Amino acid sequence: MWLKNMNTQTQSNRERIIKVAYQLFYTKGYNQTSFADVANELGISKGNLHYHFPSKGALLNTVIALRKQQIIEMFAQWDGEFSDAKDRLKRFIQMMINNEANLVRYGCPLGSLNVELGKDQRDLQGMSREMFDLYQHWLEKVFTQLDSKKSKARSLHLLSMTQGTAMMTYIYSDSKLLKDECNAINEWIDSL
Amino acid sequence: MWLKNMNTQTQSNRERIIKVAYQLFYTKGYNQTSFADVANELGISKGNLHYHFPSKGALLNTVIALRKQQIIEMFAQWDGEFSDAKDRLKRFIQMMINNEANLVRYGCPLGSLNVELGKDQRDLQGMSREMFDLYQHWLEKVFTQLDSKKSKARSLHLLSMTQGTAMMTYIYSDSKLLKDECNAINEWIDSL
DNA sequence: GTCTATAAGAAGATAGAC
DNA sequence: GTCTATCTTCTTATAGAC
Repeated sequence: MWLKNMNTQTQSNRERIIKVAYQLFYTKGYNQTSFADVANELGISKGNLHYHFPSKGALLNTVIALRKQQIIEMFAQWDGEFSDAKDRLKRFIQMMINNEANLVRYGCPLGSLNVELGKDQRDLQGMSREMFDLYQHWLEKVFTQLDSKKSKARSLHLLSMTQGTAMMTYIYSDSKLLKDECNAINEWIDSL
Repeated sequence: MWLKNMNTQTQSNRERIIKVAYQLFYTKGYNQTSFADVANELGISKGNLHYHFPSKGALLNTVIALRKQQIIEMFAQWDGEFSDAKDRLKRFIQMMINNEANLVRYGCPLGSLNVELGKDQRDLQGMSREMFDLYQHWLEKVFTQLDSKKSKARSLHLLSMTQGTAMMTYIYSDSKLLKDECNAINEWIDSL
């Protein structure tokens, strides 16, 4: 654990770049974020940025890899906290509620990135869809605890509902809509 | 009717520009579409484009105005074809099925544009959200035929479901998912 | 590892000829 | 109305000094 930063008291510039890029890609969008934006935010030079990441695509790749790792760790923690399938599913919905402020202002970080990249950069979209796959597979696994035959269809249905909820919350900047839709989703989970 | 093109045998360049921009903003995204893209597609010069539309924002404005007009005409036609509330709602869902190929390849034209512009161009997002408002108001009016108290909440819920469906259909390029989710939405409409 | 300088190209937009 | 030419700024990326 402490091995990570053994040689430095604080984060390395490389780590800082990834974190700032992660944030800016989410809040401004990937195409609307330039190397200059990232460099200015950190107070470093663009040349330095190119030393750590030869291209913008390489930076996105690294950002997504970090995000995937965080998602995997999140599921591991949830699985440790809850064993009941419905409790696990509701923990997923609770994540949306907890993330209200960001959803209202910036939308779903997975969905918006995927839409942006899918338009004319299919290669990059493939990378971003892998984050979606992590959610889909975890949900399918959890739904299998309830009914293995319906698990895949239900996982896609739940993702569809959460994506729609995130989209509407974002478009209308409406946190009440978020809560109402999350309540409806939780009732659906209870009804299974 | 024929007055529109009284002086020309075919479309004017201005009309052609709007149509091509409409298409490219949808398929490539607004930020990823340049004046050069539009001009090349039509075989005209960039200077010509700037004669008709002084700025890119002005072009987007005109494209959205056209789109809003088409949406209004679509609702008028549906209202003429169906008087029953549930028939009208199902016509809305049928539109998604009819548009399968585009949804699979490019996603929802309203949702994706709104997400893109909302990231850091809130002024432009306002224009694009007006298209959403047209749908929301029409749906609320139709739901009022069933139950005036629940009409607004139901209109938002239906939009949420359709946005989620469009998003998942797009991300996984999955037309079967589109049909399954549309069937589920139609069942929900029947249950009201 | 980090900087400055610079290339090479694309973008939105303007000026002026036809 | 349409064109070519040009301007300015931004963007990704490279080269070379420290």
